[in-house]
Order: sequence, then C-alpha cells, then structure tokens
Amino acid sequence: MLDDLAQPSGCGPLLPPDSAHVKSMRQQIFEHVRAAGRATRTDVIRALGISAGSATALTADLIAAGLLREVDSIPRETGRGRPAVAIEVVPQTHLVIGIKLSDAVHSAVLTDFAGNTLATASLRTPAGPKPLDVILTEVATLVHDVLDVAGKSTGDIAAVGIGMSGIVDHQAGTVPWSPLLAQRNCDFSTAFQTRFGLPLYLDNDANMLTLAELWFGAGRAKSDFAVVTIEHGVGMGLVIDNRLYRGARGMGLELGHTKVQLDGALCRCGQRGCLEAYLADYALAREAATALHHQPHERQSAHALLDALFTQAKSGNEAAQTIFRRAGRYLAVGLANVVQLFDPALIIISGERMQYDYLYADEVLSEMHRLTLNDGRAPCAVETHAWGDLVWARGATALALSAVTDQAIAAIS
Amino acid sequence: MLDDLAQPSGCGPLLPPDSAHVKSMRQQIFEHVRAAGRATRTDVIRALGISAGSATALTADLIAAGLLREVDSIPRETGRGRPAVAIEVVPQTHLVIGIKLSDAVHSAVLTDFAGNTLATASLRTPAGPKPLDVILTEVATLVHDVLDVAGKSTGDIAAVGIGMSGIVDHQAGTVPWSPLLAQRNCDFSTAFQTRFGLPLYLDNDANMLTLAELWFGAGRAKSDFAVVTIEHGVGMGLVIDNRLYRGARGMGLELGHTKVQLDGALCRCGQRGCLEAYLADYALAREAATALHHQPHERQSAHALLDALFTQAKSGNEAAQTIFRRAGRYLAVGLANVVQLFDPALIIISGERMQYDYLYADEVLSEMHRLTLNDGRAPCAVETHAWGDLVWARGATALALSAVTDQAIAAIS
DNA sequence: TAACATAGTTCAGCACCTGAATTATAATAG
DNA sequence: CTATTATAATTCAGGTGCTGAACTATGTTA
Repeated sequence: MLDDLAQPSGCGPLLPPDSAHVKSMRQQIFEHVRAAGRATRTDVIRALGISAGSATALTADLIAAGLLREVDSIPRETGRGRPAVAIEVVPQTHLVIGIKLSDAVHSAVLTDFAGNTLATASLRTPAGPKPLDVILTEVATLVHDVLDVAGKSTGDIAAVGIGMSGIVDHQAGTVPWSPLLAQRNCDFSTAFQTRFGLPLYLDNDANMLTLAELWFGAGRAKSDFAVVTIEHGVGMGLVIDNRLYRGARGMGLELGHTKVQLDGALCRCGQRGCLEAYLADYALAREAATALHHQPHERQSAHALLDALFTQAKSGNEAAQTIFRRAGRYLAVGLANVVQLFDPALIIISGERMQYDYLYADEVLSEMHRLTLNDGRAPCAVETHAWGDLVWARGATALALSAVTDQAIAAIS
Repeated sequence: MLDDLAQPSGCGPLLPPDSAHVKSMRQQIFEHVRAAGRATRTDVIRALGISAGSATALTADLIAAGLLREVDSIPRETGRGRPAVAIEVVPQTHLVIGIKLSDAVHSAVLTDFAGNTLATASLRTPAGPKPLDVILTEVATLVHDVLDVAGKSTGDIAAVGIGMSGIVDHQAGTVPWSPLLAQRNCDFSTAFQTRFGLPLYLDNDANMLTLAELWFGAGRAKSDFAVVTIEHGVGMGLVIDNRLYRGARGMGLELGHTKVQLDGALCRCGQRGCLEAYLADYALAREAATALHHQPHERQSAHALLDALFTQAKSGNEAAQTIFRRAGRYLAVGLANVVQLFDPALIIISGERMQYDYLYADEVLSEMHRLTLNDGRAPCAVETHAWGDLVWARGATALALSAVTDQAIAAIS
C-alpha cells in the first residue's frame, strides 16, 4: 500500500481533558458566595471576571430559586457611592449528614447548605469486622441521633456522605475491602440507599480528611496540596488544581506503604520496609514493650502502651526517646518523598497522634527540609492540625454538599 | 459583637478549578482530527458528543481558515449510505522546531502542524557548563541545519520548543540552574526571542519526555500516567487528566532524589539514600571500578566503564552482576513508591540505559508488583521504551505545537 | 427502480454572556 | 440645600455557540 493511502497515525492526546468539572456561571457564583460566607455582586464580578449584567441576572436566578438571599439586617459598609448589598447562602434549603465509620467510634455531623454544623453525634461500637447490616444499623442510630438533636427528620436530608478506612470505590459506591466489614466486595451504596432512601456518597477516610482541609481548613486557599495522616496506618490525600485527586485505578494513595528501606521493618501488610512499619501505632507499640521492660505476657492496649512510652520519653528514658526519634526521622523521609514527587504548595499533617510531639517537632520539619532539594526556592510549607475526631465526618459532609450543590443548581434552568 | 453580625467564614475551596484548559469546540474538533490522523464529521460527532449541525459549521470554519481539509484522494469505506468524507490537518500551515539540549549532543526536529517529522539534526558539543550566548549559537547551528535539510527558512517557523536538564521555570521561561549553563537565573526565553525573533517554549527534559509519550507514544490513550527516565539522573514526569502536571512550585518531579534508604549511598546532590545514588550511571560506575579490579588511576569515561561492566556481567562475572541486580531492586522500589503515591494507569520507563537489560528484566517488574498493594485489582501496567535520542526533541515539538495550535484556533473567530 | 441507510446541510431558536446606557443611592463640596 | 462625584446595580440590544428537527445528498440492497 502506498504511503499516501495509509491512514496517518496522528499525534496528540487521544482523550480530551475531563471537562465534567466545568461549572456553570450560576454555580461558580453560588460557590463563591458560599466560600466567602457573604459577598456583594461587585465582589462576584471581580472574583469571577464576569460582567455586571451577568451578575445581576444570575444572582436573581439563584435568589428566585431560593438558594441565595440578600442580607439586609447587616449595617452596610460606609463609603461613597451606592452601598453594596451582600448576598449569602440560604442555609436551610438543603441539609446533609456526614459520617465517619471507624474501628471504635463512629461519628456524624449534620450540616446545612452554608456549611454550618447543626448537630453532631458519636457512637462507641465493638471493634472488628462486622456484617454490612450491623454497620448499617449503627449508621441508622447515628443518623437518628443527629436528626434528634437538631429536631429534623430523614425527609429533611438531601444526601449522606460516608468515609471509612479500607479500599473504597468512590465511583461505584462499593467497598472491595475494609477492616470494618466482614464481607469483601460489599455493595455498600446500594444497600444504604434501599434502607434509607437517601443518596449516598462514599469514599475512603484519607480522602474525607483531605476534603475537610479543602472545604474548611488550611487547604482552602491552595490549589495543590497533600494531606498526611498518621493513625493506625499512614494515609494520604492529594488535591490537584483545587480538586481531590483519586488516582487512575481508584486505589488510595498509600503513603504508608511506600518503601523507605529495602528489607526493612515488617509491616502489617506483610511486606518489609513500608513507612507505616516505622510510624504507625503498632510499630511504636512493638518496640515500646522492649523499652518499658514489659514481659511478653503483659498485654495491654496499644494506646495505653504508647501513652506509657511517651511519659517515659518525656521523663528522660533514652530507650523510649529513640523510638520516637526514629519514627520522627522516618516521617521526615516520607514527607520529603512526597515533596520530591509532587512538589505541593503545602503539606498538612493531621491526626490523633498529634499529641506525641516528638513526631511533630521542629526537628522533624528541618530534617524534612534537609532531605529535599530546594534550589533557592521557598521550601514546601508544612502545617500540623490537631483537629478533633469530627474532622472526618465534616469532610464527609463536604462530599455530600458538593454533590447536592451540583444537583440543586442544575435544577434551576 | 453579636453572632449574626459577624461575617460568616464560609466553606468550600476559595479558588475555582483552573478553567484555562477548557478548549473551544473548534479546537476540540481540530485536536481530535489531528489525534486520529483522519476523521469524518460523524467520527467527530460521536467522539465529542456534539450535534451534526455544529460539526458541519465548525469544520467549515476550520477548513475556511485553512487548518483542515477534506481528503478526497482516498478510496472511501464501502458500506450502505452516503460515503463519509474524511477530514485531515493541513500539515504545512504551521511548522515548529523542537530542540533537546544536553551535555554532549544537542538534537533538533522540524515538525509540521500534523505532527510529521520533516527533518532532524544533531550537534556534538563539548560538555560542561557554557555561557548563554555559546548555547544560543549552538541552537542557531541546529536551527539552520534542520531548516536546511527541509528547505525552509526561519520565517516559516511558528515557534520553537526547547527541553533541557536542570531547574527550568516553564512559565517564566527562565533557567534558575542548569548543568549546561555557566550562569544562574538565566533569562533564556528573552535572550532567545531577541536573537531569533521566534516564540520560545521552554521546559525541563523530563517534562519533554513525558510530552513525547503523551503526544506520540503509549501515553496517548491514558489519562493518568507517569514517565520515568534513567540517564545521568533519574527523572519523572506526570500526566494527570491528560495534562502535564508541573507541580505547585515549578520544581521538577525529582524521583531520583526520593529517599529509599536512611543514611544510604551518597548522591551527587550531597545527600544520602537518594534513589539516584543506586541507579544513575555514576552510581554504577563507582562500583564498577571495584568489580573490574581497576586501579584508581585507570580513568575512563563512565560510558565505557558501564559497557565493560555489562559485558562482564553477561559473561558471568558475579561481582558485576550484583551491581546491576542491586540497581534493579532499587528501581523496583522507586517504581513501587510511584505506584503507591499516584496510582497511575501506566508507568513508562524510558531512557538510553535500556540496553542494560538487567534493569528492565521481568525480575524487576515482578519485584515492583510484589512491593505494591494490589488488593485484587489489575496491577499498574509498565512499559519500557527504547526510543532514540530524538524523543526528547519530539517532545519539545509537542510543547511548541500545542501553544501554536491554541493561537491558530483563537485567531479564527 | 423503490426502499433503505448513512452522511452531511440548513436554519430557527435557545442559553449564556458582554457592553453600553441607565438608574439607584450614598458621601462630599460649594 | 443642591450639585457633584463615586460606587452599585439594572436593563437591554446584540453576539456567540450550540442544539434539534427538517431536509438534502449519495451510496447499497431488495
């Protein structure tokens, strides 16, 4: 076949960039007002670069739809010219519930459309994997509790967001595996929706935490950042271009199982040298027994063990100190690797373990900076957040809120 | 101050997702046709989900502007119904040159608007850092050479893309540091444009390679993938949502300087335990001297040393084999870490070093898969590419092509 | 030769945004 | 107290970009 008869192969990406996230001007206006708390039409014009005519027309639509309202009870700013009228979200139009399921304590938050927390609830549960319907019953108790506190009913709720540890398929709403569930490949979303009749948005816990930072925390003003959490394991979430990055295969971003040492310490995943095997609670606990001169038969909870270890370290026990110090060095390595691979604007470290300040000392931070190439630029910023247990559930509300917002605005025109 | 008088803090991301990459329908059509090589209007309709009316009108615009044309010399596909008319890019409308600057050999590629390579050129140069005007003179020689081969002149060129190693600020067109340049903080782009009168698009070499895979290689059909290259150093590029990810601070994605061992081997960056310190040519070379029983005074080039080492390993020298085997294991660790942190759909390994098949053996691949959590899903695909030296320069043409395309289409309406 | 199948065109119309002119509402200067 | 000025918001004609339905074009098949 001659050359000019052959089909040319072409060049360039075969797939166009995902344009699903291109939002209508109405939605951009709404989200800007919600993000600012309150904004005048002129604020909107400047922030979004639209014309004055559009601002009037589109805010009128949103006000007519009942999603926004003018604020007139507020004393207006003084100055020359016609005073600006502030616009705000009508909070009560849509309510969502965010839930964090974990090993020992579940928690739930009821949030209005403006992002205000209306009620919270938590529930102690026996640890270990359970059948799906047991988990759903626990969820039912939580939902009932938060609704009760706020004096609302299920019918008032627009959607529910749930975050849980394990392998979670956000898109499909299924849970291939979770330490909380006795069964594998669980169709969580369908089961939930048939039981509660409410839309459910499901994701893994690290993504929930990341969403919490993006919606309510230090990540709000950053377009690219990473969130690292140290709990039972070491998790990570990533925001790229102001959106949560979920990976191509829907696997979590498993910072805890990156290797920091060939043939290193044994991890609970069965491999060796995982970061988690130097940082997670079980990793510290197994060395703690040695440092505290416990006998193998003296069993106690990892939590109690770590607290004892921390007390010892603080009072000068060198063996105890080296345990924390080594963990801190490995944390620095893990963070440095994230910086080298992603070049984020900010890393947020979040988690219960915040109390063990050895892990969050300036020493760790400067070690991290030492381990990264900087070439004269400002080093990557690092923040640590000691938020309460409810962050996770709040992140889950953000997941539900964004979905409900999409629908509410699409329903206007 | 009362609570209802306080400005609410609001919630949600403060910055909207970057919408600069939202392309006009005209551009999407053009890029689809170029990506497919040839496409009928009906292909476009199906691929982009637009109406038939739009396809007619917009292709007519593009044809009128001289960017596309109908193909009539081709025998049409047989079948029922009116035969479809294929559309293709008019190749000669805009030409670009892509250039890769490196230590010993520069290379250049002249490409037409359809992505066809019209001419190539390369230039041996003395190694080591040089003043900017020396580099620009070398560039001038290259440009002259490719134009000469194709019988074109500078006036025919729409833009130039250049890739070089070092710290390159793509946005500003500056080079804070490069092993090729004697001076720091070099305003490369301005100097180039005043000398040649042509628009220049500059980026680091790893990004060029990644663009080459996105435009011409295995990455064309993937929306999220990583490219890893092993040369003097270990570089990485990342494509997220079909676009090159450049990081928040414009630093490269330095896979080579992620730490795989606390207090490990000494890296040329001055730190210890960098992946590069186990994989790069200098890392192999310094152990090669030992394995080959060379005396310290027997100096030879790293390249010759490695070739000798490879021959020895092939012929059964165990010391030589362990050098490659260890490098292979560390490569597996590095790749596994990328998989755990990014969850890409594909990793492409590319580089000259392809010849040392120890590094690309199935053994390395299976070691990598062993080092990643998979949870029953398909493991991350890995491909190795032994492309010639011109890949880099072709990637640079892609950089220039995409910019020229943006402008050409924006100029229509 | 009629019936069909597929490709492509034409055009009225809608959604969405801009830009200019206009109105609204305040502080300030004379 | 009125004119001036500054800022905010509205109104509306008009352009752009797309859709959807009716229509035309051009081949194969029965």
